[in-house]
Amino acid sequence: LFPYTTLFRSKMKKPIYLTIANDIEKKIFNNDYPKNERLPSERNLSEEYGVTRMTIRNSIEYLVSKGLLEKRLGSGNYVKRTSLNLNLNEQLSFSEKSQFSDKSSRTEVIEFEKIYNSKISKIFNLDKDKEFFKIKRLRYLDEEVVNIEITYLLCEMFPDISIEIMEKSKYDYVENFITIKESFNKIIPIIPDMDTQKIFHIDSNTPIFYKTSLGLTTKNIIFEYSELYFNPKIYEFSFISKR
Amino acid sequence: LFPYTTLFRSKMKKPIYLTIANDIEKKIFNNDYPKNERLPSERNLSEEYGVTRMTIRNSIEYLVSKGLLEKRLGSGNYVKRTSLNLNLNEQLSFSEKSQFSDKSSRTEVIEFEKIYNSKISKIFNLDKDKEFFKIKRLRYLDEEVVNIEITYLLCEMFPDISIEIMEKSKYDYVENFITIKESFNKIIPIIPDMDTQKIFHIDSNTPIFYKTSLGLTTKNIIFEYSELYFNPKIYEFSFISKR
DNA sequence: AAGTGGTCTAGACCACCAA
DNA sequence: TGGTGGTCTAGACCACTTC
Repeated sequence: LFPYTTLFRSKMKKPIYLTIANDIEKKIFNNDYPKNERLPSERNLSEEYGVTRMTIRNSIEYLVSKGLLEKRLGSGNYVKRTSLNLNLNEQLSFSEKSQFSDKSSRTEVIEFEKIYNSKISKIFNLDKDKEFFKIKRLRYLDEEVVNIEITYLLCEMFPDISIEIMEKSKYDYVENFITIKESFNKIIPIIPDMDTQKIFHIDSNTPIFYKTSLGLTTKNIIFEYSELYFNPKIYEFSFISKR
Repeated sequence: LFPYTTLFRSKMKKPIYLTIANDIEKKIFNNDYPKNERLPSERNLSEEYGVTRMTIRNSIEYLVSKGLLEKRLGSGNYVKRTSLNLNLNEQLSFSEKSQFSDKSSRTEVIEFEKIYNSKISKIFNLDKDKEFFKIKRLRYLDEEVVNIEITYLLCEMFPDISIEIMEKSKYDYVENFITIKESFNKIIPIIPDMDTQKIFHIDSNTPIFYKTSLGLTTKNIIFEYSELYFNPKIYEFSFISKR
């Protein structure tokens, strides 16, 4: 029997507010709700979807936290014009994000291998003999590398992963098997190594952001560890603090 | 007449959930609610405060976003053990934050001057002839400088500011005059200049975080612009993304 | 003045956690 | 199994923005 069966797709039904949020998201993508314009009012949406205003407010809060909407008191909820600036409040993966950009995007897998590594095993809280996929990807936007990602996934958890899959959306694939609960991220500034300098066309005097990320399922199982290097010419970290 | 009268203390009453949140905050500080332990349940709190559970949930969500509480599904809401790691989800000022630390903290003002500066005027969207306070402060924790802050405030907005005030809490003072709505922050990695290197006891090979922050009142008036340099030996940026 | 989001009430059922 | 947080209903009044 597959050892991770218990953690696949928790029995928790998808809440209505998330279903609605995803629907609104789709409409934003399709330009049914154009950028910079007002959404229907919360009262209208609640009528349209046949739910209470509280539920709609939940959907909207979710989309605000995702960085897709913006609230204006007394005026309405607005579709945010998306920028390429990476916002720490947002939890959009690269492929999701680039749907909202007009520029062409793609992902290139430049390394794909099975490894044993005691350091990685330790991070996953597993025995040393476990095998991992190590996948190094370059994310392009308009023919420029915007970030470099190294992902570690446990082989037995995602046995049929492939280069083709990883050149599409990692999370689309991963979410067929598990439900993501949260990820723990840490960001530090580093001096890029030679490889990274070459890829980003920068020198050693240009510090860059380096992010590590530990992904957890709803059952609190670690399903991925990843490292990200950001192109300083493209990304900046901006965020809004309320109150 | 004072020119900013209209924006002082908007008529909006402080909502109940915020009053309750501040009360809970106080209890956490006084160790009435010890770190790492469970808060009373939402139902008990709603009874205690004589409000509905929805209102309590609002208070708790606010404290979670401030980084003071942590939710555990099916178990309860817990007081987070605070660390010195700067969390991007948190909006705690230094003096607030250091209350939760056992170490001794203080703020030293090392520059305090009135300036005219066209660049700063531009940032505030004001005429060039406006005068600003430029205040450079060092924040100490256990006799170590944890960050360097340069704050710009419009003189006519905060006429009676002083070194003494700035060695206490900036926001405590500022909030006597205005109500803070939000701040726009941007963080980039930089190579520290000589001054900063000396203060932090680091060399030019150690990149650091540099944050700029633009503070807005509830009337969307810019009330401060500040620059922050973080000591890399103490701070790291970590955050949790949900779903 | 009309419409909007912000807050709040008083309930309810569910899945999850610990005992 | 009992208590917890997560979600949801069906209302209500408020301050704020827009006209």
